[in-house]
Amino acid sequence: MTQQLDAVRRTPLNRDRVLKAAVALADASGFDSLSMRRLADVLGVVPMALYKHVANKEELLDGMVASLIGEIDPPVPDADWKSAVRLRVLSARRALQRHPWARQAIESRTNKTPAVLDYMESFIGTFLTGGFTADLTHHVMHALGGRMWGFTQELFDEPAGTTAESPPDAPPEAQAAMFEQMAARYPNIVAIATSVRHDEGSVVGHGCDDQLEFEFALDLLLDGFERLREQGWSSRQARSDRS
Amino acid sequence: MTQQLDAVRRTPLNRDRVLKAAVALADASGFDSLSMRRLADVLGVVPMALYKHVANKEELLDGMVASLIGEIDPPVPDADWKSAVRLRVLSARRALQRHPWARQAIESRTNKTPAVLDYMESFIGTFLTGGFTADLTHHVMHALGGRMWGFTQELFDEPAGTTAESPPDAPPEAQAAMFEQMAARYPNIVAIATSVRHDEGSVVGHGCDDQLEFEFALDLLLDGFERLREQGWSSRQARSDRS
DNA sequence: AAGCTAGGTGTACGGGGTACACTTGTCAAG
DNA sequence: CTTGACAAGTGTACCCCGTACACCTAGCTT
Repeated sequence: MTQQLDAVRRTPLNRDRVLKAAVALADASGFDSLSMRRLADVLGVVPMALYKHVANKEELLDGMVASLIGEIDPPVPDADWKSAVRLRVLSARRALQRHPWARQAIESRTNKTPAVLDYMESFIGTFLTGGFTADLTHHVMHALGGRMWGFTQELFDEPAGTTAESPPDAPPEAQAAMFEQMAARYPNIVAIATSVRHDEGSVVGHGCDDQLEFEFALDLLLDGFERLREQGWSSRQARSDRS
Repeated sequence: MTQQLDAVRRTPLNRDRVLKAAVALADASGFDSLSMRRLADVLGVVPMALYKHVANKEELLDGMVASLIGEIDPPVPDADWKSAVRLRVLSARRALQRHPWARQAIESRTNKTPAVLDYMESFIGTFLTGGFTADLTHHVMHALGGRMWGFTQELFDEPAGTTAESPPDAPPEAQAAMFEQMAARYPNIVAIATSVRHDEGSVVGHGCDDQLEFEFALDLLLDGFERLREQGWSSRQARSDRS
């Protein structure tokens, strides 16, 4: 019986199981509560046991990001650059939405692992074979910034009207009062917050269509890229234009 | 004499001094080594003393961000929306470059402090008075994402060719070998990395002109905004276009 | 049988944020 | 002058974290 238990508990625990457990834990409890100790607990093992499979927490996070990249669809082969990029970015975005910890993980990383480099490599390739110069591609990659990962620095994480001082579970009349205050002090913010989705009958315009926002910016950039590419943009010319 | 020392040491230590010291410490030692304990040390005080002036570390960070916002130039009064936004963003960027910790601080914050709201409020106002609909402004703000803070999710923090496995202080022939490996495995990355600034004679194209990159993306977006505004873009129309 | 090795353990260290009870210096009211 | 309230600073302690290091143990190789 002791042997049976051992057999169960001691399914070897390799690097892969560690990574999978880390992803699951982060999925369930969030990036901040992913600690080596909690992870070890989940795996029924003592914290230091993890260090036989990952060098340290940094490497664990790198591995998690790598596994995330593995979930991103490869580039579709016979598409023009624009839809290829678009599809890939939206696939990355879906992966990110499945794993809410990913944004923080990516932002915390200094990148440069092979998995990340491979992803960028193939991403860049799509532009180059799409007729972009290396020069323009360089700038384009910068402009995409985090968006190539499928996220944007979000400015409105929560429904507008929720500030540090107003918990979302306040009584309705308090919320209404809060809204008045907001409207008085931040008329512009309230104006744009309520401008969207007023068709849903919510006064405060709860949240907005993140997907639409994301695609809005993405397409704006893609269209811009296209225009530059067509007019043979180069950084040398841009530099002299500016001076 | 004891009294003199006391007089010096005991300059009251108010919230403002705490924040200033925190900013100075973060400027000097980086975001990661800003701890309540180190901060207390710097101020010649015991850690818990800080909690008489800030509720907790979160609030300290919020205060630091607020002070950062204070360094951003107010919008220039008689400019068209485009140059007003452009100038303001570039001013924000300058503030961020003075305070390297700021990006991490901002990313770690859930925002929504009055200082942040004020900043956004006035930012949005520039678009609205510039003839943008609330609808379009909403999307525009999303598209700007982190850029309104003066930073982008950077993909190339370090010179290309520096990976986790190759310290920048390796002997030259090792670096050359590394470069060959990179070029073999990541031809696209190397292509775009070396495409810029090859006029400076560096093989690896050390770094790139961050400012240029930033303005490239910013202007791409601003031009896109302008086009949409001129053609009377609305999200309703965009939604039906897509379906 | 001997010994090597991979995987798991136990203990311990230095760091972090902060709760809570405490002293101390200052100043106004009695 | 005393008193006592209050704000500012202190000391101790708790629980969390990542991880260095010495150790044990099972199983396989020689």
